[in-house]
Amino acid sequence: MLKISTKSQYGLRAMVCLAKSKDKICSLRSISEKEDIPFDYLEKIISRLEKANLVKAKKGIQGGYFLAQKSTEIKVGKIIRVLEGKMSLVKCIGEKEKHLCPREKRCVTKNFWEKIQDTLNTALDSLTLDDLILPKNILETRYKTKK
Amino acid sequence: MLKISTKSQYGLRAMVCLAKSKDKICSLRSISEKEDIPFDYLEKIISRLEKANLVKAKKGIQGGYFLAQKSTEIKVGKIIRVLEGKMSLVKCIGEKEKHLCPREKRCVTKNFWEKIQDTLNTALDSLTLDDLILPKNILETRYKTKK
DNA sequence: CTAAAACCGACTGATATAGTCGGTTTTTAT
DNA sequence: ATAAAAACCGACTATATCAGTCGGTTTTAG
Repeated sequence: MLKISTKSQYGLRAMVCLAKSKDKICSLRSISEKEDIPFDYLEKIISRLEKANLVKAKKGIQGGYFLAQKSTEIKVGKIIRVLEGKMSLVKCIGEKEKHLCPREKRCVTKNFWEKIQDTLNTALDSLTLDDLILPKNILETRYKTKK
Repeated sequence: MLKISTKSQYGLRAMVCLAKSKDKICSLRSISEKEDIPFDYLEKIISRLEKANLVKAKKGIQGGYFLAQKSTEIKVGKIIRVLEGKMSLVKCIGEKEKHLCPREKRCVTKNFWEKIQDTLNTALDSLTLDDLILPKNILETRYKTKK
């Protein structure tokens, strides 16, 4: 059905939430409540984001998470790719030098899928977290021009 | 992991196979062999394509399938959407007037996902079956200009 | 009449998703 | 010092979808 996982959707919302809080540290509990994300699940999600160096944590009481980089420097595509795992629409592309499919040479569709994949990645990378917290009309024009 | 199902991949290859055969009727057996697609599975796939009026069948010996329209008139996106089922990347978009998510109004990411969805659909619709059977370099330029 | 084809519905095994749960460690406020 | 609030971690589960198989029926050309 070609769905973006809730993991990515939740993760992106959590990141936007952090971006909106600027430098103020946010506990998972507060994000979970503000964004209606199951707390336990959010823990798993944020842990992947942390390992990918997109957020940093402060432990202990009054602790929480904050962005590891400026919101203008975090492309949405980065977030999605981290959470979605290796994101190749079809298994025969992506792994650069590995020829996974014996039909590769004579396959007319491989080339097509590569184009689609590329288009998708470009679209996801065309906006940063910062763009998402701007008013809607600004988003529109940025998306158009950056592409 | 955001994968296009093998159903769509197989289905597209089968359609390309039919496009290449022009008006010559093709049995599933022959397509299955040429394209290395499990025969039984291919039956299910072609059945969906037939119900969607993308191919027509002739029963009995010497029977088979052929395109229901000209290959220049069948957009790849149509094929993929038929096989992939309703293709909305996130569940809260797509159903036009149904407001599925209580957070809809204040959700900053909904708008973003709609853009991505739109970009993807446009990309898939930018080429027809006929484009896919042309030499690679022609494909490149068509894809670029049509987008 | 028979073989080759389309057609159909039920079944299955594997994998991924979307969580949940129980517990440990770290830190700060009192 | 200690209790509470937070991050951190690994194991577990239920559900759904995918990818494919199987057994059988119907149609039609030769």
